Amino acid sequence: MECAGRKGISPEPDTDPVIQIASVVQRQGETEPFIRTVFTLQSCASINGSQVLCFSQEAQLLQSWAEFVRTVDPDIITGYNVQNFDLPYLLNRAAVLKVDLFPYLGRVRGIRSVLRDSSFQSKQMGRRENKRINAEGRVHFDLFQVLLRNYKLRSYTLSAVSFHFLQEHKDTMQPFVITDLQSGNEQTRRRVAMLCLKDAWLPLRLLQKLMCVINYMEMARVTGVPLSYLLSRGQQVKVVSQLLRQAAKKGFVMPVVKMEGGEDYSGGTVIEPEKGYYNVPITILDFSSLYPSIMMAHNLCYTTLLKKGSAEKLGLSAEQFIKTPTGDYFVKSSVRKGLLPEILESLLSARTRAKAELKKETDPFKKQVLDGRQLALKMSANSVYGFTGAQVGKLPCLEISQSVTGFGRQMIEKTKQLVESKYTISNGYQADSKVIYGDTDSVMVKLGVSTVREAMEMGRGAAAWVSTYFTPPIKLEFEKVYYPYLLINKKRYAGLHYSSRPDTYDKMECKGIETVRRDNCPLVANLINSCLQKILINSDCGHPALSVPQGPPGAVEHAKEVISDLLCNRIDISQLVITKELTRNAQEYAGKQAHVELAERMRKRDAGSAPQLGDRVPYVIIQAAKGPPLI
DNA sequence: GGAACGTCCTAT
DNA sequence: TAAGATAGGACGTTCC
Ligand SMILES: Nc1ccn([C@H]2C[C@H](O)[C@@H](COP(=O)(O)OP(=O)(O)OP(=O)(O)O)O2)c(=O)n1
Repeated sequence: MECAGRKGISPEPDTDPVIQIASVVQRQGETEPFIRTVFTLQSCASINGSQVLCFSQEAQLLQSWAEFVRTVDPDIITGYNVQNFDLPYLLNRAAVLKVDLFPYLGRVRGIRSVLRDSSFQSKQMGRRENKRINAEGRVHFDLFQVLLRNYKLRSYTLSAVSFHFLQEHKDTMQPFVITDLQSGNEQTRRRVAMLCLKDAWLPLRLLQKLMCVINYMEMARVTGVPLSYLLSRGQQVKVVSQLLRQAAKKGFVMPVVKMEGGEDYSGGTVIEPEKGYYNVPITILDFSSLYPSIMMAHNLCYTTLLKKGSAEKLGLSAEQFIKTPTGDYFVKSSVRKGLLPEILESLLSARTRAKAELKKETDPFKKQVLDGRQLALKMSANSVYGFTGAQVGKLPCLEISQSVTGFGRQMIEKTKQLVESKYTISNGYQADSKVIYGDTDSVMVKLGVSTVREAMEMGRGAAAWVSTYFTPPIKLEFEKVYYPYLLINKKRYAGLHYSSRPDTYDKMECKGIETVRRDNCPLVANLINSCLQKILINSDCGHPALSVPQGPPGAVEHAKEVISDLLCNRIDISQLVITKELTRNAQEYAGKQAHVELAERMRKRDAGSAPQLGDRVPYVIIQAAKGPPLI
C-alpha cells in the first residue's frame, strides 16, 4: 500500500489518503503469480502483465480492494510488515471514510475484521508490540515476522533483506516523492504503481525462496498447532499441544499448576579453556541432542516422577526406578513410559528426516534453508526440556530440568576423564591426550596427532567407545576437526573446520567472536574476519615472493592499514553503522546507552517514524566521549 | 581508578 | 493454555 504522506511526518490515516494498493496472488508450489493487480487513486497508465484498476474516489478504491480479497479468497496473506502497518492503515482509513463494507476480510460472512493490539514477551525474544487483525479462515503470514523469528540479521528493512537473500537492490522512493508523483499525471502515477507492484511481489518471492510455508506447515503438523500460532506465539504452546496429544492417547489430563518464580537452577558445564593457538588438529566430540537423549534414556517425565517415599508406597523394587544426580526418582520405562520421551522421539525423527533431505540437497542456498528447518526442529526438541524448567510456564517441573542438566554435567566430566585416561602414552598412543575445552555437550581434544586424518579416525573410535558407557539413545559423535584452532576464551574461538574430507577444510568457523555478532559495525567484523583468515588459513605459508605478508604479521599489518584508512577518512560510513536492539521503553533503562538516547530523540522529533520496541536502531559514533568530532 | 552492575548478544 | 532453559564474554555506565 502506498499513501500520500506529508513531508517529514509519518502518514496518518485520519488525513493522508491511500493512493495505491498492489496485490500479487500465487498458488503455493507454482513459480509465477497468476494475478497482479494494482488499485490506483486517479488515472494510471497501463502496465504490461498487470491489471490496473483506477478509481476517482478513495472510498471506492478501498471497498473494491476488500471485495477483491473476498473474491480471490486467499488462504494466506503476506507482505512486508503489512500486519503492523498496511492492513491497520487500510482499516483505519476505511473507517475514516466510512467504507462500511471494508472490514470484512475473512471467510466467515458477517464477522467484522477489527484491529487489536497484541504483545509478545519472552526471555529469549524480548518484548514486541504487534497489531492483529482477524480474518477468519485466512492466515496472516507476514514475511517480516517470519524473518524476525528465523533469521538473525543486522537490519530487517525490506531493502536490506532483499539484498541479503536475493542480492538485489530494491528501488525505494522517499514518501514525499510518492506524494509528488501522485499529484502529477497518469505516467508519474504509473511509476508509483510499478514500484508498488514490485514491493508486493518481493515478499512473495522471498517467502517462496526461503520455503517458509512448507517449513512452517511441517512444524505445525509435527507440533499440532495452527499455522498462525507459529508467528504469534512461543515455544510453550507447541510443547503443551504435543503434551496434550500424547496425554489424550493415554487418557491423562493435564493439571493446572501455579508456581512462584523461584531461583534459577544450574545448567551445563563450560570446561575452563586452555586458551591459545593450536597448530595441531583438535578433535571435537559432541553428544547428539544431549538433553532430549537424556530425557529419553532415563525416561524423565511428569508421569514417571516419583515423589519422596512413593517408591516404597508403590512397592517398587530397586531395579524399577532410578535416582538422578539431583536426588530425584523416576520409574523406568518398563513400569511406565513417559510422555515427554515419546514426544521427543517424534520430534527427533522429524529432525532426522529433515537432516536426510539436507544431505541430499546440492544447491547451497536450499541447503541453508533446509538447515534452518532442521535447526527449528532441534529447537523444538530442546524446548521440551526448557518447558519443564520454565518457572513462568504452564507446567514447570524442576525435578526434570535439574535432573537433565545434572546428568549432562556428569556426562561431560565422564567423557573428559574417559578420553584422557585412554589416549595416553602408557596405553601406546603417540601422546597424552588433553581436553582443552568443552561446552555442555562437547569436548575439544588435543589427541597429539599431527594429521587431520588421524584426528578423525581416532575421534570416531573415541566417540564410539565413550558411547558404550552411556544408555542409548545417548550417543557421543565425532563431529569435526579444527586445524588450526584459536581458542580465545569460553564461548569464543575460531578454527578451520574439517569434517567431510581430511585433506581440505570445509570452512572457517567462528564462534562468539565479533565476526558473528551484530552489535558492532561491519568494519570491525570484516577486519577481524580477514585477520582470522590470515592467522588460520595462511599460518605457515609466509611465502617470501608474496608481497602481502600472511600469518600474524600479515594480520597486524592489515589491521594497521584499515586503522589508517579509517583515520584518513577513506572508509565508507556504511561500514561504521552499529545496530542494537531497543529492548524496552526509554524510561525502563537503568543506564545511558547510545541507541536508546538516539531512539528517544527520534521519538521526540516524529513518534511515527522512531524505532519501536524490538526494532534495531542503527547509528554511527561521530564523537568520542571527550575530544573533537571524529567526522 | 577500579569494582559492580546493566545490557546486548551469543553458545550450548 | 502469555511468556523454552542456563552460561558467559565484552563493553559501557554508575558507584564508591
Ligand atoms: N537452543 C538450545 C541449544 C542447546 N540447548 C541444550 C540442550 C542440548 O541438548 C544441549 C547441546 O546443544 P547443542 O547445540 O550441541 O545441540 P544438540 O546436542 O541438541 O544437537 P546436535 O545434534 O546438533 O548436536 O544444550 C538448549 O537447551 N537450547
